[in-house]
Amino acid sequence: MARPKDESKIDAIYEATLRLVLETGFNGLKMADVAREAKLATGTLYIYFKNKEVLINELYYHLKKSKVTQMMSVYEPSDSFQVAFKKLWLNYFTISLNEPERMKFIEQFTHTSYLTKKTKQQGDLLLKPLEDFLADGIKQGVIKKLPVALVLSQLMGPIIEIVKLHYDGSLKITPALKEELFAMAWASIRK
Amino acid sequence: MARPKDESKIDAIYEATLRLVLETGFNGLKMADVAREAKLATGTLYIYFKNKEVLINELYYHLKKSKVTQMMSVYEPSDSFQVAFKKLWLNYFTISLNEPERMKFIEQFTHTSYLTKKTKQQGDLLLKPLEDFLADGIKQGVIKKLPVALVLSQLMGPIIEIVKLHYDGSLKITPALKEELFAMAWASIRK
DNA sequence: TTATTAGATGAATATTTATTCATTTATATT
DNA sequence: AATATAAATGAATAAATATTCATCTAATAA
Repeated sequence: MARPKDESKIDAIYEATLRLVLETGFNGLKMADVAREAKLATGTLYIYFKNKEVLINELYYHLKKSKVTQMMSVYEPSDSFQVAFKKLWLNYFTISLNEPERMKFIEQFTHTSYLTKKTKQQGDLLLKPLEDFLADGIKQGVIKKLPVALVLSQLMGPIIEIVKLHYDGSLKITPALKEELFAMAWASIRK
Repeated sequence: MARPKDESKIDAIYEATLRLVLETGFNGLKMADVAREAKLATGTLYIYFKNKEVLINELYYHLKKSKVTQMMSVYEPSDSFQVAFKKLWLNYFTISLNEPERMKFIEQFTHTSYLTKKTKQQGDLLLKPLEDFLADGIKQGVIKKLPVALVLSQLMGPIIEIVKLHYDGSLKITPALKEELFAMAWASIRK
C-alpha cells in the first residue's frame, strides 16, 4: 500500500552505467553522473542499488546473461556439431559487433577484483551450456582434445580483439570477411 | 652544479605503478600508494613525472617497447617465413606467460582514453617491424590475404585470453600444450 | 672548503565524490 | 476522500586524494 518501484528505472540506470563505465572504468565512474545520465536524483540510485559495487556486479551479471541467452538462442540440438557450431559462432560474432559496449564491459570486468566471487561464479555458470556443447564436440572427435576453457579462449580471443578494432573504427567487417574469420576459427580448433 | 636525478627511481616508480594499476585501474591508482611502494615521498614522484596521466603514458610506452623489443630479438631475416613465425610466436607466448603483468597493463590501456593520441601512435609504431613481417608472409602467399591488423588480432587474441587463464591459476601450460597452441595459431592464418 | 643549486620531503591545500537523510511527492488501500 | 507508506529528491556530510610548496638535504663545481 504505497508507491511502487518503477522497474524501468533499473534499465535506465544500467544503460547509463554501461556507457559511463566504458569511458572511465569502475573508479572513474561517478554516481552523480550515472544519476544525471539516467535522469534521476543521486539518492534514487541508492533505492535501486545498495552502492556502486553492487550496481557494477548486478550489471555485469545482467549483461552476461543477456548476451549468453541471445547467443544460445540459435542453438538447435538436432543440428550436427558443425552446423550448430557455425550458427553459434556467427551469431556470437554478429551480436558482439552490434553491441560492442556490452562485450567490452563484460570483458573489462571478468578478470578484475571489482567482481565478487559470487558474481564471477554465477557468470561462469551461464557458460555451462556452451561448455557442454564444446565438450561434446571433443567427445565426438570433431574438435581437438583440449581443456574446454582453452578452446573457449581460442575462440573468444580473436573476436574480442576484432570487435575492438571495429569499435575504434579501424576495420570494416564485410560479410565475406565474416565468413573468412569463421573459417579461421574453425581451422584452429578442428581435429 | 647540483644534486643529480637518481634514474633508478624511475624504475622503482614504474614497478610500483605497474603492480598497483593492475589492482585498481587508472582512477583507482593512488599517487601516495605509488610513492610508498617505490619508497619515495609523494612530492618526489612529481619531480620525475609531471602528473598521474603522464606517468601512465610513459609507463605504457616503456612496457610496450620492452615487450616488442624482447619479442623481435629472436627474429633472423635469413630464416624462412615459417621458421621465423614459429620462433616469434613461441617467444611472444613465453614472454607473455612469464610477465603477465606487463601484458595485462598494455592490454588494459590500449583501447582506452587514458592514453594520449601521441602515446597510442608511438605505441603502434613499435609494431611496424612485426606488421612488415606479416605483410611479407601475405605477399609470399604463405598466409591468408587479410588486413594485417586482423591477422594480428587473430594471433594476439587467444594469447591474451590464455595468459589471463594462466594468471588466474585456472590453467597450467605444459610444453606439449604450447606446441598445440602454436599449431592452432598457425592453422588459423595459413593459406 | 664553501657556495650554489636542484633533488627530496611530507604536511597542507584544494578538490572531488560516495553516501546519507530530512523533506517532499505519488500511489495504493481503506 | 483520507491515510499510510514507500519512492524520489538533492543538499549536506564525511571521506578520500591529486598536487603544491615551504623547508631541508646532498652533490657539484669553483
